[in-house]
Amino acid sequence: MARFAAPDGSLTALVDCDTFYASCEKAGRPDLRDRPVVVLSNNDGCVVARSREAKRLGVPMGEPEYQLRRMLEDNHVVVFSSNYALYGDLSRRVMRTIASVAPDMEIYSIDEAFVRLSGAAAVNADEIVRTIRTRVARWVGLPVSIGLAPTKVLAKIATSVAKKIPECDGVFDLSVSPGVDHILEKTPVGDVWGVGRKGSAKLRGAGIHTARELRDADTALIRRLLTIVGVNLQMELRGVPAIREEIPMTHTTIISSRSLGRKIRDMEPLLEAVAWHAARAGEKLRLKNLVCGAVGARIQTAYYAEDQPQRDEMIMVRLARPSDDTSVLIRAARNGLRKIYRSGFAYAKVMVMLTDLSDPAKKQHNLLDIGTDAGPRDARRRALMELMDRVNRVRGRGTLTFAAQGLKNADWHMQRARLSPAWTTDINGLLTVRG
DNA sequence: TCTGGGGTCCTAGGACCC
DNA sequence: TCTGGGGTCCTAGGACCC
Repeated sequence: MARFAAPDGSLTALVDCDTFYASCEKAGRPDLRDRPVVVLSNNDGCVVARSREAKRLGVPMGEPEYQLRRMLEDNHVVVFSSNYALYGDLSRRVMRTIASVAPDMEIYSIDEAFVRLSGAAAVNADEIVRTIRTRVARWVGLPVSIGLAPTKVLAKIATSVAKKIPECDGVFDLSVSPGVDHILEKTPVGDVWGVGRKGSAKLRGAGIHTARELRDADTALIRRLLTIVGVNLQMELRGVPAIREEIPMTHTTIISSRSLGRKIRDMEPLLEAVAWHAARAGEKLRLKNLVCGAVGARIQTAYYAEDQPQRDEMIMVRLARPSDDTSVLIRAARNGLRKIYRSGFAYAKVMVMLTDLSDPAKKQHNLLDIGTDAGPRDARRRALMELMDRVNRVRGRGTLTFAAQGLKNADWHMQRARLSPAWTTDINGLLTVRG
């Protein structure tokens, strides 16, 4: 039987961890195996992950925790604050395991990877993805679902079929399925990867309600409604890869952002919070060995407090020359904040964004820079930054800070009341025993 | 009282040049 | 006095993703 493959005969598999954060919490706690588990967003705000049992109880996604508290207690749901150190660690193990089976892979997110299968691998696709699934279960202890199709967009749809239908046993191969048209008919256009809320409203307005109708629609119409992005989606639905292959190795932005532990009306604590995020962003920047050319500051009121005056203001501050020096970043971010700050608002969230990132080793020489670089002052700053990063890595974030960042325990920092203990170091032992 | 964080890509529109 | 038009580069902002 002929396979529905890409024009070059290749297939794409999407490996997607089931209820990833909840599964991570369960992986370290065998006693929770069949219990409903829920993970909260930062600041213990709202539900961002639900185990299968929690979904079955009807715990809604994205709902504020305080509105669900009674219901969660009544149903004995186990609730965790999000523990990104743990999820990141397990994610790396999953990705390494996938790569051990299929090296031509692309990490898409913390819990998803695309695998490209061409030539002989495309012929043995089914066997390969089954091996991935059992290996991840055995080596890392996490369940994954896998969809197989000619393109990424179709692989996404195949994965959701694999998750929905128990008979699939975690794998669905759209490339050999006789019912592609039927599956696309059953897929609402808003469920297609890349079509969001606004896009699906536009499509529905034009009478396009399903993935199949999107696939078969007039391309000029789709371009008008959804720009080139929509045209690419349409190609992908037709089985022709149209989404960029390579992963951009260089970031274009670095963001540090967080909801404040309490609403803030005054400028002084906002300046501290902005400085704190500038310092945090600076750490990330140096970790990647990059410098940035501009620093953005943004303050937002709570969008959900509809009766309160709303404000969402952002400013970009150009640096005189690219830098990774925390004191430079803090100064720029604070200056930006002073420009956009207005009194009379209850601010709920602060963001610092670094853009115009570049690799200082590859920096092209600017006439203005000649003679100003790498002076003794620069060397001292660099040594200071390295020292701070090292101390903060070993002794914990916030051990060494700039005065502008305020106190480590200031009340504008976020809350994380129900953090799971860091047990991942122990799983090494577990893995050795099992292997 | 309590509502996530971090990222990418695309387009429109302004500045500037010839 | 006439006040063009096309190109490039940059940035802000929208939309989307997990």
